[in-house]
Parts: sequence; structure tokens; C-alpha cells
Amino acid sequence: MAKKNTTTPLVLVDGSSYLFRAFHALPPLVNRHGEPTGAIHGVLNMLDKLRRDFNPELMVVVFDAKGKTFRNDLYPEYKGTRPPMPEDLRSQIEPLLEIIKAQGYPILIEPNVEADDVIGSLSTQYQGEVVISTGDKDMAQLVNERVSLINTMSKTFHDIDGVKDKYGVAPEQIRDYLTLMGDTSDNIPGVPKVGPKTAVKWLAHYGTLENVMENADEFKGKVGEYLRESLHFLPLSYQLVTIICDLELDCSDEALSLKEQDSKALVALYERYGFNSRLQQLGDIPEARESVAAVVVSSKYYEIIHTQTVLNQWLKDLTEAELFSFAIETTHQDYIDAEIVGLSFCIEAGKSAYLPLAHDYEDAPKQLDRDECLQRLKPILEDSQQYKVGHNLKYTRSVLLNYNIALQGVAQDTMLQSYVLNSVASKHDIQSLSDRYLNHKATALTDIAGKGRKQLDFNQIPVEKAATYASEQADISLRLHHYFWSALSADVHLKSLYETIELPLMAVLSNIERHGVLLNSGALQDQSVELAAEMKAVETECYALAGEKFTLNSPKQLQVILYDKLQIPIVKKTPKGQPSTSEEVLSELAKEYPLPDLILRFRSMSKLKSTYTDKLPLLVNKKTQRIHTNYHQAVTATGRLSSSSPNLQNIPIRTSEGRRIRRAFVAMPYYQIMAADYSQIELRIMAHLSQDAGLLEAFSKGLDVHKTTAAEVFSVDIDEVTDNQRRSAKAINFGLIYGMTAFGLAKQIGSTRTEAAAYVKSYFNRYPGVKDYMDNTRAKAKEQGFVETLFGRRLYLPDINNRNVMRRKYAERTAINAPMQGTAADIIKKAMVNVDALLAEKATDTRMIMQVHDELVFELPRENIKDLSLEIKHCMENSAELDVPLIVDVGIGEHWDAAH
DNA sequence: TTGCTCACG
DNA sequence: GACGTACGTGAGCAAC
Repeated sequence: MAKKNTTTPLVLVDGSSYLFRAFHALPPLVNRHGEPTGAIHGVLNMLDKLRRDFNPELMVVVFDAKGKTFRNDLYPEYKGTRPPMPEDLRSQIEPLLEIIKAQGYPILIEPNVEADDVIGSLSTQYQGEVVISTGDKDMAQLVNERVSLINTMSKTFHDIDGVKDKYGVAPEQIRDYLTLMGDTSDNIPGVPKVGPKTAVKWLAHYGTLENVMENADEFKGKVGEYLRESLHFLPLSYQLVTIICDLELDCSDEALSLKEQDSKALVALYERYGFNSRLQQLGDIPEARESVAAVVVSSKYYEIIHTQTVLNQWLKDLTEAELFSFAIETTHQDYIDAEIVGLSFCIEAGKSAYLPLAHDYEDAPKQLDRDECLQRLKPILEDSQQYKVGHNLKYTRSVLLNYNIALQGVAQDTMLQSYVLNSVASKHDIQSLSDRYLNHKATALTDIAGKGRKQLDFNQIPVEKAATYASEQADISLRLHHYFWSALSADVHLKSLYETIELPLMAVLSNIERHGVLLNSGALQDQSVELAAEMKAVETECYALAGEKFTLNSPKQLQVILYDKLQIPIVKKTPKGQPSTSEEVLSELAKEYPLPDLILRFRSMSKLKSTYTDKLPLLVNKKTQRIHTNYHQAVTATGRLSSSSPNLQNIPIRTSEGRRIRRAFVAMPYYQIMAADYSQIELRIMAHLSQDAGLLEAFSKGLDVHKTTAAEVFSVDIDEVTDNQRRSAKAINFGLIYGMTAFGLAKQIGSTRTEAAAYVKSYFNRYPGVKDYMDNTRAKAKEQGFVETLFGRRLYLPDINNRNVMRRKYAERTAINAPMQGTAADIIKKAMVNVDALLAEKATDTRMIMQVHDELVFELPRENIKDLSLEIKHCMENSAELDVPLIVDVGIGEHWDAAH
């Protein structure tokens, strides 16, 4: 085959590998017919990206054919351990092929061989540069001077050196390497106990598999025996991992060239499968415009509202709309200081408007009066029957309240929709979502405002630019809603989680944030002064012991002092290979040396001072004189909230110096602080989920569960359990929630690994239900690719079947932990919604002011405090029906510390 | 910006 | 005989 006269490479795509990976990596999106389309999206986006990156003229997408291949004839057990393809994936193949074909890609599907073999043959026989796009490491054997690999999903690129770096062997050794290791996912046997490290070591010494086999007698120990026992089947394994490179295929340029897309067919397909943003893009092509117009609103129409007449028309349209999306643009990111600069609206995809109100740069065009416009919008925004969509409406709601507008009728928040559908997707901001789900690169704020110190506030941005950006925000939000809504509607649990927990919680959180917490700044400032003095003293002592001055807070400098200068032996290294100076290590060293203990004292004081006593007073808001945190509702993988600026979920409690900080969290005059926390909620959830008889009984009888566990594990009478046994049992109970190993438990309780393993074994004997539950959870996770909480919140685990042991084990531990941590999060969120309703009904002056994962904190008037605290306690305890009682402990005091 | 360390549940 | 080792967060500091 001749090389085509082109400067761009031939791109070969392993379609099957990407289809499979996209299916597991992406959320289970469905179109309006309820058909799954997530994997199709994934593969199409990937193809787009390859085209953008390489701009190729020749490009082929290769898929595995259905049915058996010649490898099954060689070895009937080949891929014998693979579960059957999930139906939701199988059903996406045909539509995907149709779409790819209509987009103009040549497709190759060869019977009796795999996609690898087709790609191997094409890359070998083509004379020019080749890029193979695959997620499969076996293809590394095809790399040479003109053939390289790219993994479009993990964004990695491998040429010859890249393969050597990644695997430790040259491309021509890859087959030997794979043969020695075997491949569990394809069910190809290798030498037992030989993994990447050993395979690389052997090949580095002997060069080839053949040489290893000829010298098998030289290998010592158990592995040597395994090697000799494996010799008879290694040639077969080698044959199985070898990619065929001499298939006779049509390799003409004609066969490999990208073709013109069939716009008409694409319009029909995109419409059929609900690929709206692709449909929009087709609308820009003249010959497709007509057919596109027949199915969607095509062109984007962004209007700027400058006159009363236009405003009137839009207000009328908004009032008549069943559902509209809107967004606000403000001067600050902080909702308290934010002033509204403009609003955008969208009634149907592609048709939106921007209402500029407070752009005040030099020569800014005259704009409608802000207060007047807001007054006219107020009835619409406050109408609970007028349904609205937005993105991160907690912020919008808080800002509008500054203008005395109480947002009602929030039907949808696209940030929360995205989070409920897939909490693991790292970002839920509108730009990322548009890119990911609509395949549309939205204008970013930094595109129009710049970034860093010179970033313009929104009121400084020219109205024209601002209008494009803001209108697009509303437009995208509406499109995302259509997209997410069909996916949510397909799953009753996810939909209910979204509608009954996350959406109502949004307003509750907004109220908590806005109300804020009263802080005794003076007390903290005093503490800062005292800490500074003590730190000074410790510092002087440290310099004396070290024999020189150094930065106590620098791990790097401390390393030099401890391990180089003072020659203290290294106990542990950080993940990057540096000798660690962590708390754990220093405590150990403190037994023998004086300096580590001083460093620890210095560090803890420094932490308290810099993070809390110095910083918190600075965060008191000038207007309200209180602290206003931000609760993030779409950050954690498990469903918990997180808190920032300041983080009120990590205020110290474990040391007395730390608790002193809590005493600065006070109530206003005539009020008190009440703290209500769930007792051992995650263990109770484990009892409920596992239905283990022993655990259920312990909780139902109100026993001390750690003591009960100790009695069982150590086979002693419950009255004879020692404090030490109880402590170990508590560590076991916690460890179980985290998916522990014997190693981790041993480290925690300071026992040997063997002892720890015996405790775990004994635990599982006594609580067989827990063991079953954990095994079932892992198995289900592997099968489904996700785990669920009691209320159906999902957590996807893309690594649960990863070939990398570490990543897989990590995913397995997450699989164990997430249902418990997540269910606890669901329960307290429900409680927050319920308690909020209770307080509204009571019309008291009581305010919820903080949430710390299993604790709610309130500020309430002194009168009737006992009655109300009991009501709140009951409300929290009844927010979920478990097969064990939910217990809430309540405390009241002048400050947060006293309320515990 | 990254790595380390440490505050919380 | 390799390699890591209990889950989930946010923040400050040093050093690049």
C-alpha cells in the first residue's frame, strides 16, 4: 500500500475499546424515548477531539465483530471470564455505527478477528505515519518509528520512548511481557505470581521470552518453579497476545479516506437520539438548515433589552412561559456583597435575552433603571406557580434576597441535577457541563473579564460582550435541564432524591449561610497573642536543639535537620519518596528524641493560630457582624456537604486548646446555642443495610455497641471487657466502615498484623451478616459499576474493575464506605429540610446556623428552649425509618463548646 | 501550582 | 517478592 501524499497521519480508532470505556465512565443518560445514549456521546466526542487534534484525511474506526474469533478456536477459554455485555451498552452499538457512518468515517468490522488485529494489519501495511487511538495497553506492541499510540480519554501519548517509560520494556518486547504476566481480564494464563515488575526484570536480563524459557532452569525459588510449570502453555499465551498484522484488507486511500458527512441522515439520527447541540451545529450548514429547522429552533438569538417596550414583551413572554431559565450577573462572587449588574432569560433553547442594569464603565450605554426593573420582575420571581430553571440557584436566591425578592417556584437547578446524576464527575459548573454534555464550548467569564488581579468586575464589562455571555448562561442552563431531566425521569430514586432532598435543601442552606454565626472575635484575638508567645518559646528551644535557626513549618528544612544533621533514622516516606515528618512519624520519634515533640507542639499551635484564631475574626462580615460560610452542595462524591471560606466543618474539638476556639462561637444576647448530633449514625446504617442479627440487636437494646463488639471479638463476658479491648473494638467498627485491611487496623491499634487479622476474622464470624453485606456490595459494584445509598443516591466507581490493583482496591474500599457515609448524608439532609419546615411552622426565632456532617447547630431564644430542643430532636430522629433506632444527642450552652 | 501537613466527621 | 495499605473534606505554608 502506498503512502498517501499527505502531511497528516492515518488515524486508527479502536472503537470497541472506547465504547466500553465510555459506557462505564459516563452517567447513564437517556434520550426522551428512555433509550441509553451516554456511551454514544462519549465515543462521538472522542472522535471530534481526534479530528480537531490531528486534522487527518485518512481515519478509520474499527470495531470488534459479533461472535467468536480465531483465538477462541486456539483456546476455548479465551475471554471466558467476561460477563455478558450489559443490554444498555449493546443497544447503543447500532445507533452509534449509523451515526459514525453518516458522519463520514470509514468503519471496519472484520469477522473472526478482533479490532486489534485489523488495526495491527493497517498500521503495518500503511507506509506513512500512523496514530492509533485506543485505551488498550496490548496495542503497545504495534509502536515503532512511524506508529504511535494515543489514549484520548486519559490524554496520554506513547511513542517508542513513551512505551519504554510506561511499561519498562521496548515495544517489540511487549508481547513477551504480556505473555509472562498473562491477562486475567482476557483469561490468558501467565506465569503465576509474575506481575509487571518481575516481567520487566526478567526481560531486562534475558531480552526475550524465548531466552527466559530456554534458561528456565536458572530461576531460583518458588517463582522459578512456577515458570518451569508454565513452560508448556506459554507459547499458546504468546500466540493469543500477538496481534495479527497480515490480514488482507482493502487498504486503498479510497477505503481509508474520511467522506463527506450525510447531513440529512444526521439530522434524522440526531433528532431521533436527542443530540440537540449537534443538531444545532448542523443548522449552521446551509444544505442541512432546512431539515434542522423542521425539528428544532436553529439559530441562536440573543437580544439585549434596552427599552421599556422590549422589556414589556419579555415580561409578558416570561409570564406566559411554562418554564423559563434565568441567570443573574453580579459584581462579586460573595453573595453578601454582590450587586446585580444584569439578568438574562431564556424561554426556549437558542432564544434568550440580557437585561443590562448597572454597567458603569466610561461611555456605557444608558440602561433601564435597576430598582424599577427588579420591582417589575419581583412578582414573576416570587410566583411559586411560575416555574424556573437556573444553575446554582442558592447563590441567585441569596443575592435576590438582598433586594427583598424572595425567589419562589424553583423547579430545577441544573447544578444539582448534574450532581445527583453523577456526583463523581469532578466539576458541575456550567462551562464544564456544556462542554461535557452539550458538546459546546461556552464562553467563560475569564474570556470576557480576563483573569487574575486584573480581572474586571462584571459592571466593567462592555454590555455587548456581557450580553453574549449572560444570554448563553441562561440558554445553556435550559438546554442542560432538558438533557438532564430525561435522565432523571428514567430513575424514580434519583428523581425523588433530587426533588425531595437536594432541591428543597438549597433554600435551607441559603438561609443558614445568610443568617451566619456570631463570633467572639476578642476572645480569639487574645488566644492568638497567647499562642504567639508560646510559639516563640518553643521556637527558641528548637533552635537550641538543632544548633541553628530554621523554618519550623518547612517540612523540607525539618527533613534536613532531623535526618541529615541529627542522623535520626527514617521511619516512613511520603508518597513522593521524601522522608516524612508527619504527626505519626514525629510522635514515634518523640519517644527517643526531644526535638520531634517540640516540633509537634509548635505545629499544632501554628495550625490553630494561622487557620483559626488569626483568620476567623477577619471573616466577620462588616454589614452583619457575623460569619457566613459557603456550603457546597455539589462537591463531594458521597453526598455530603462541604464548607469553605471559612470551613466551619473542621473547627477544632479534640484538644483543650482547640475547644477554646469553639467557645468563640457564641449566641447573641437572650439566645443560646444548641447542638444536636446523631449518635453513631454510620454504624447504625451498617446494621440496617447488612441486617446482621447481632448488630441489630445491640442497637435495638441500646447497648454500648463497641463494648458488645469487644465481648464478641475477644470472647469475654460483657462486664469483663477492658478499656483496651473496647478501644480496639471501636477501631474495628470504624475500620469496617472504611473498608479496612488487617494492615490498617494493626497500625491503628498498635498490634501486630497477625493479631489484627485474627480480630477481623473473629469479627466476621460473630457478625456474618456484615461479612455478607460487604461481599455483596463489592460484587454488585463490580457488576453495575456503581453503589447506592438507602435513598438511591449513586456513586460511580470507574476503577472498580481496573487492572491496576491499587486503584481497584481503592475503588472497592470506596464501594464499602460510600453507602454508609452517603446514607448518613441523605438522612441529615432530609432532617434539615424537615426541621426547617418545623421551625417555619412554629414561627419561632430559632435559626439553624451550621451543619457538620452528623450534627446540626441552632441559635435559639432562651424561653421554651427545652420544649423546642426536644421537638427538634424528635424531628431529626424521625427523618428516616431504619430497623434500628436513630438517636440524637442534644446539648445547650452559651457557646458551641458548652453545647456538647 | 504542587506537595505536605493537619483540622474535622 | 513488588507495592500499598481506612473513607470523605478544606486550608495554610513552603517551595517551585
